[in-house]
Amino acid sequence: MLSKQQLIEYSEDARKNYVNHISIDCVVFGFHEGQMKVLLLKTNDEEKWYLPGGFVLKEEHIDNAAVRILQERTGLDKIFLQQFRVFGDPDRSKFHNDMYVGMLPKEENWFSGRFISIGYYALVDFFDVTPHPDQFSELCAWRDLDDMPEMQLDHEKIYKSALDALRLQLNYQPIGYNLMPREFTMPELQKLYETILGKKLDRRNFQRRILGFGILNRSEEPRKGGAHKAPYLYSFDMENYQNALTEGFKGGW
Amino acid sequence: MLSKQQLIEYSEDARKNYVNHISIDCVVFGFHEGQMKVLLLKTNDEEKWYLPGGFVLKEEHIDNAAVRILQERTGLDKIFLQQFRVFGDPDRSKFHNDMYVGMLPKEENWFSGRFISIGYYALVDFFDVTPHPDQFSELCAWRDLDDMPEMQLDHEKIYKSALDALRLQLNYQPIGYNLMPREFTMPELQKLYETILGKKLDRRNFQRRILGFGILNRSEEPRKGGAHKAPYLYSFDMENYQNALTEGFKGGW
DNA sequence: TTACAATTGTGTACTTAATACACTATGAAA
DNA sequence: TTTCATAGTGTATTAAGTACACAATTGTAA
Repeated sequence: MLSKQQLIEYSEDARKNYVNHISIDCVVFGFHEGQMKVLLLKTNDEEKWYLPGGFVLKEEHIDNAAVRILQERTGLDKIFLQQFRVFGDPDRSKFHNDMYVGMLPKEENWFSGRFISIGYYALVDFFDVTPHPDQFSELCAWRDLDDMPEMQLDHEKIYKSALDALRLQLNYQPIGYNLMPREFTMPELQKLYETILGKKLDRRNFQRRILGFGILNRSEEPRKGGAHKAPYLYSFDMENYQNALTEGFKGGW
Repeated sequence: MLSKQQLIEYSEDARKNYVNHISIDCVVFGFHEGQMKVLLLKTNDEEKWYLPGGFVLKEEHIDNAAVRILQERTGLDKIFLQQFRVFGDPDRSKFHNDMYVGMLPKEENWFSGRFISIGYYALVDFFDVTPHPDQFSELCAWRDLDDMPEMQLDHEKIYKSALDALRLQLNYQPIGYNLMPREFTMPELQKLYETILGKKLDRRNFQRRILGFGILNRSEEPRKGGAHKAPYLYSFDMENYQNALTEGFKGGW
């Protein structure tokens, strides 16, 4: 939470630089040790967590705003981002209103107004991310998707909606390049799909289907040193992957 | 185009009532005589057409804003609406800037600022619509999807994006209830799918597939009086239709 | 060193969905 | 009554999805 002085400074600065009434919220998905993770922030004085977010500069494309915001939180400079929905309930910013009400007159307080938030989800490589807290938070950290904490505002609704969008995307686009390391095994990729979908898949059928997409290359050398039978290593065939991204998988109609 | 006096009044009013920097653009699809149609507006002094749109009241949910805007243009009060994407290029409102620049000082001119537009598409029954021009237009009319005129701003991009979203929806949700009359023949419904998709489908396979969804009821009586063999009439089974809307069709994964 | 547990790799039969394609039926108009 | 346009229906083939079982490898514990 900001002090009065900080709020004054932040508000002045924001009014000068950002488009009013618009915010951006990002759901950053990462994958590590067989677990789907989401990047969250937390202040010390509040129990609840919130999604990385921010505002749009006056002359900035909204997509670039999302990239900029995530660069600040993750240190990454190439980020796979997808706009998925707008959250425009007039009451959704009540939290900030309550928190900072009285500290400053309404006209001077950036947070007093209504914000319509554009939701983006991002898929990132867990190991490439260095979480950086923002000005309001002391903590920026990964949380397991199946052990999410209580969230501020409507952020629970937002990340659930992002997950729905991601699940839908799984049906007509390849996924994984942005979430997996360069080389990975088939069971690891399967685990990614399973955590996104929240259900188990059959190993044999998964392998046939994913190979059928033609977006994987199998390396000659299996991964050694594991405790069990050495699995093959795969990597994405970027040409086919990119092609599948634009073309989509199954026609449907 | 507004006169200076009108611009002054409009700007004052808008500033008082609407959320700044946010607009809504709607792509209204209708279906008539085997043609997919889009509802468009045009001023007399401009050659280019534009999409029905408007702004969000200060305490209004964005979805309700879209409904309100479309009620004004179509007279309908139940409208199937779907948010599909946000258009946030900082240059996208240049048109209005140019048009009204100099008429009023920037701070007083509602249209001088940047607008981030939320795109909705609507599916409506052609016969239920009574097109009403808005304050800026003299004409509100249906245009054939395959004979669209030149559009203002980025509105061509917007309706194309809406069509993409609609095509995608075809793959996992039923479509037609909002576009077809209560009773219709199988060839008519097929024509709807064909115009949305922009390609021909096989009659026999179409029928099998659509019946397989279990959302149609066939009436006993065929339609009489046509010039050829009397076709059966179908209507949507609303219980199954609603169910399919929420459940979706094919799992994919 | 050998048996065991955990994990990986692979194949086959069955069912369901998608595609391709052709004939019969009806009703109006010539 | 013949012809033309349109509607209704079925079947064979191919592709995709699902269900399921056994053999191979590697480290660990007996």
